[in-house]
This record gives sequence, C-alpha cells and structure tokens, in this order.
Amino acid sequence: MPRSKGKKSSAPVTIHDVAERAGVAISSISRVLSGHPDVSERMRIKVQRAADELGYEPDFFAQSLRSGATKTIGFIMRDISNPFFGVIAQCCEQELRKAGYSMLLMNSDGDVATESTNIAQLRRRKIDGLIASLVSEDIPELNSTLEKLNAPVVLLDREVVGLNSSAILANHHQGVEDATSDLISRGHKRIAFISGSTRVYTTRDRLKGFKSAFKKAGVAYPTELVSLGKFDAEFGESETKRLFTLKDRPTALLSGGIGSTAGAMRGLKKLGLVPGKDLAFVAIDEWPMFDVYGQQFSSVYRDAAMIGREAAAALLEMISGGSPRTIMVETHYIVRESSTGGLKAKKK
Amino acid sequence: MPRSKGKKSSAPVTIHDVAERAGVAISSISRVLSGHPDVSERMRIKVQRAADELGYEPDFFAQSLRSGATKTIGFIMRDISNPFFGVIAQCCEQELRKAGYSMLLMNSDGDVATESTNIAQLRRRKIDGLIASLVSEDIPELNSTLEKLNAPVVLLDREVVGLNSSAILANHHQGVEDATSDLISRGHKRIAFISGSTRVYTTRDRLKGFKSAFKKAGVAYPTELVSLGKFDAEFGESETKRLFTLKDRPTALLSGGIGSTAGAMRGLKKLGLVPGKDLAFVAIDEWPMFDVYGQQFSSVYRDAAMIGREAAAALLEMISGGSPRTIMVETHYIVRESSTGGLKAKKK
DNA sequence: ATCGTTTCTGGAAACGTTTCTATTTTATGC
DNA sequence: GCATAAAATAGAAACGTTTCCAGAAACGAT
Repeated sequence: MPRSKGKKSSAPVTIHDVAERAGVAISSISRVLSGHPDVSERMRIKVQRAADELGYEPDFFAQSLRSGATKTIGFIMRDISNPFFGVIAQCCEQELRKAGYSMLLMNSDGDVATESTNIAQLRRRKIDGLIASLVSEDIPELNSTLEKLNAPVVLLDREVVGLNSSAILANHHQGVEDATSDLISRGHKRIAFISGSTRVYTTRDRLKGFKSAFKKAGVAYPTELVSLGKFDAEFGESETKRLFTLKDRPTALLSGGIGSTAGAMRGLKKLGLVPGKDLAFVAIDEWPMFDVYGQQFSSVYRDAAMIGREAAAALLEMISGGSPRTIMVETHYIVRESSTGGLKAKKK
Repeated sequence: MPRSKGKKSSAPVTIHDVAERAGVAISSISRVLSGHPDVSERMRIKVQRAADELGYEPDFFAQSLRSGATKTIGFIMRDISNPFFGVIAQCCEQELRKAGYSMLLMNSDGDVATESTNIAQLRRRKIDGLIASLVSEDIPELNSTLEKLNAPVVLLDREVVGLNSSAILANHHQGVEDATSDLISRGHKRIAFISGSTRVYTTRDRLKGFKSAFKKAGVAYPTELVSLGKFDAEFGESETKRLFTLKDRPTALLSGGIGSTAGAMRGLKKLGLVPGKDLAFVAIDEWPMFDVYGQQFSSVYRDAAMIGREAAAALLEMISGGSPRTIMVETHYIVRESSTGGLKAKKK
C-alpha cells in the first residue's frame, strides 16, 4: 500500500464533500459541473464556489465506470523509437489532447503475439478508440479481436479487408515509381529494392510503383534484386550485403522504410560503397536530418506530421458518430546527391 | 434488467454472469481470480471454468475504482518525436509492460503551462507513478504539484530540491570536459558552446565540464562564445549563425543536445561551413545514424536505452515500497572526423 | 460428543460518479 | 387566483469490482 502522506492534507475530496459544503444534493453537484441545462444561477454559483474552495477534482475512474467514456485512446506501433513513428505519435497526441483525450502508448515490438496482448489490454481498459500500425494484415482472428474492442479504429498504412475502420494510407507507388523511373532514365537497369513483408499494404504499394516503372520504361524487371521480408535494420543490412556482393551487382538501391534504410547504409558502409558515387541510392521515408548531413540523400518523402494529425482527426470524427473513411497521403520523390553515381563514368 | 440476454454479441460479461454460471457468490469469483489463498481446489476449478467459458475479463475501471491501483504510469516529455526521447520511451514502455503497467504518454511541448495541465490530468487519472523530463526545475508550485500526485516520481536529468523522488542523471560534465579538453589540446581556444537553459541540470552540468576543461588547460574561458537559452533547433540555428559571423569567429563548436545539434548543423550549412574542415564540431547526444552518414560526427554519447530501463526499474522499485535513489549514467566522448578542422592549416 | 481452530463461502458494504425518477418550486396563461 | 406546464432539486439506483464480516463446514484434539 503506497500511501505516502506528505503533510496531512492528503484527504481526497469527493463529490460528497462538495455537496455537504454547499448544502445541496450530490446530484446537483454533478449537474452543475457537467453543464446540465436545468440548473439555477444561484445553484451554479453556490456549487462552483464550494468546489473551488475545496479544490475538488472528479475521480476519473468513477466517472468512467459510470458513464462508459474513458477519454483514452490506444496507440500501438511497432517501435516508438523509430523517428518516423515518433513524429506521428507526437502530432497525434497533441491533437487528441486538445480534444480532451489521453494517449496510451504501446510498442508491439513487431511481434504478433505482443500486439494481440496489447489490444486485449486496451479492451479491458475500455479505450474510446485505437490508432495502430499493425504488424501484419492477415492475422487470423485480427478482425474479431479488433471488433471486440467495440471502439473505432484508425489504421496507419494498412488495409484490412472486412473491417469497418478508417485508414490513413500513403500513396507509396507514386513516389516509388517516380524515383525508379528517374533511376532508369539515368541508365540504371539493375536496381535493387529492399523492403518489408508483402503482408502489409506499405510493401505491396511500393512494389507496385517499382514494377510499374520498369514496365513503363520497357526494361526487364530484375526479380532477383528484390528482397522483401522485414522492415528492420538487421534484414536491411544483411540483404544489402548479399545483393551488393553478387557477381553482377546492382548499380542502384531503393530501401523501403526507416529500418531498411538504416540497415542499407550500414551494409554499404561495411562494403566500402559510397552512395552517390559507387551506386545510386534512394531512401523511402526520410531520416531526420537528411537535409543537413554532409552527404545528401534522395528520398521518397511523406509527411509524418500530417499523418499523425489526420489519424487523430479521423478517429475523433468516428468517436462523435462519423463514419470510417480512407485518407490518402501523397508521397514525393526528392532528388538529391545520392541519386547519382553507380554507373562507370558512362553518364554525367 | 438485461442480464442473461445474450443474443447480441456485444454482451459485456461481468463478474455477476460468472457467479451465476458457476453457481457461487460474487466474492468467490473475485477471490479465485485474484489468487486469494483461502479457496478450495473445487471452487477454483469451478470458477476458472465458468470464467473461461464466458470469456470473462474483469472491468479495469471497476477494479481501479475499488482497489485504488491503476497499473498506469504517466510519461511526460518535451517532445516524443525527439529520437533520443523516443528510445527512452520505447525501453521504458517495454519494461513497464513486462511488469503489467501501461504507459500514458504526454508531450509537454516544452511549455510550463502544458506540462502542469498534463500533470493535473494524470493526477485525476490516479496514476501509480510518473516518469518525466521536466521543462524547468524551478517552477513555483512544482514541488507541491508533484507531491499532490501522491505517486512516486522519477525525473530524467533534473534536480528538484526538496522533492522526494528518484532521478536518472547523466554525468554530462565528464564527457563534455573530455571533448573540450581534446579540442583545446588540438589548438583551439575559441570554442563555442550552445545549449539550453541553465534552469535545468542538463545544461548546468555540461557547462561545468566545459569550464573545467579551460581551467585545467589554463586557457581563458571564452564567455562571449557561450550561448545558453533553449534546447530547440531554432535557437541552435540562430545562435550558430550569430556566433559564426562574429568578426573573430570561433574555430570549434559544441552543441548541447539533439535540438541544438540539428539547429547548429542547419546554421553551419547555410553559412557554408563544413564541420571537420572549416571548424571542429562535437555534438552532445547522438542523432540516430551518426555512425553511417557520409560525414562522421564526434559526440558526447549517452545510452538512451539504459536511461529508459533504469527509469522504469527505479519507478517500479518505488511503487513496491523502495526508497528514491539517484542513478548516474556515464557519458563518453567519441572522437570522429568532425573533431578535426577549423584551424587554418596550422596543425595536422 | 464437545470444543476450539482453521478453512472456506456468501452477503453486503464500499469505491465516487452519473442518471433516472419523483418531488418540490417557480413561472405562465387565462 | 387557479390550473397547468416547465424548471429545479433531492434521493436513490446503478456501474463492476474488492474487501470486510459473519457464519458454515471441516478437522483434530480432548
């Protein structure tokens, strides 16, 4: 029993105390404080003063238990230390806070079981809504798990069939196609592509853009240079090493997502290959500071802050009765120094 | 009384339903499920089965209201999108989750008023503990605000006098002194130093190391090159521009913290100055990817993951009755490419 | 058998709100 | 003034648990 008694004032003042002080019924206190219309001015003043004098603060749990609303939103991501997700989380929290909601943060650690445990935990806590970037889209029981939450859901960059939720999707294929086309037009044919599992929209949509660029250019699609598996840096690094030690090695690389990019850069460094010189390199999603580091990285950019804000807005909308909707966020190919190189003094 | 009217799937199953199903009293259900010792084996099995069959999940709010424990920890930071804080948050959440706690995340946006509102919100939610990186240490009412929380507190890199809390402090002065000494030994005398307000431990301890290096080397301390104000990138950028356009401009720069470093790098870029060449540059705290970017930045390093884990551990310890303690985390000067340069072909 | 002790169980009182219902007061129209 | 409606208030019943208390059953020991 952690009962730290500071001075002696640790008397938790309840609605009873206020009622007694003001000399009115408990129900009147509640009515005044929750802004019920049928309250006389005299009562309002009397209650307000008693509450102020006692420094009354309604007990959150009692309110939630009775009313059902928890003013709490669950937020599940693979890994909040990922700076891209960090920005989303920050903007989301700011918006939700403005609307009077608090955010319960949980990392799924990229693990399906952990994610499911987290959702169960959130259900017990009767959250008013959930924003999540799921590990995978086709987990058995996923739909029923989310439906049992009995709260509106906003998914980030995920398409779950048959689920009545909102979604914030990025238009990855456009940016990736632009980037790939640019590389092809510079003379690249052997372009490597590393990203996460095709079990999520993110990868599938990027792949669509990648393939489409080859098709439009009439260049053979280099199946053997496409490596799709996981989003983490370890995978990115090992695959980069594997691909760039092939006999006929790629001349360019697209890395899909923050983790892949980190791994790719580490892998290249260990191989002694310099982006923009020994190969052309485009990162999908930007690391913070991409704009100021000594070396300039090209990227397929999307606005994390906007994604966070849109997610919060969509969720709040659903909480107040609106219907689910899908929001598409654009991506943009940003050309920088690293888009050059990789071709033996042929061009430029 | 819509009790056993289980056609609709959204029937929230309560302890009553389980009691009815098992044919025992409500109190027995509670006893079995909370592992009370005085329960017969027969009862345990009967209740367990009934609960499983109905898929019973205790209501979190009812439990908290009655028992007082919320299994919830508050986590307040200036800005969760700061990758350094992101890592702390991630590790913290993982540890807390293992212990059965959930984490309520709030950004203070670097604003005292927002921070205070957040703390009030957390008090109403009766959190079991708080981990916070406060905006400032000497806010009036801060102590009483935190004491009114009536829950153990762990502060990150802050010293609040008279508050009975744990603290995770970094030994900044050691790392900063090492870095500064190295720069001095390379021939630098005019070393600029940009960091946040001296109203927090972080800055004061860094400054201590900075001054100490000059004293030990017997070199005059360059007061006019020290700029302490805010941790954000805007401040870092404008101060960098100001200092490096002085008539007698600095030959080296230390930037204090993630934000300052971002600002400093932007400022230098706009001035056309290259770290490691036109000036020597040491960042305090590392940006992710410092190890792989084209340009190699020196740093004063501290382990964010460890800070997160230690914070969680210290808090859990206090929750279970332990006393507050202060943990000192070491910092290390890591020399890379950017420690060179800035001296006109004098050395090296 | 009787009498303590344990061990186990059921009933009911909290926890601090909101909300429903019933009652009293006030205002309104004629 | 008087009926009638409307507004304001009090009282009490939830919400779903945990926990206290008292009693019942079980068990040895006399």
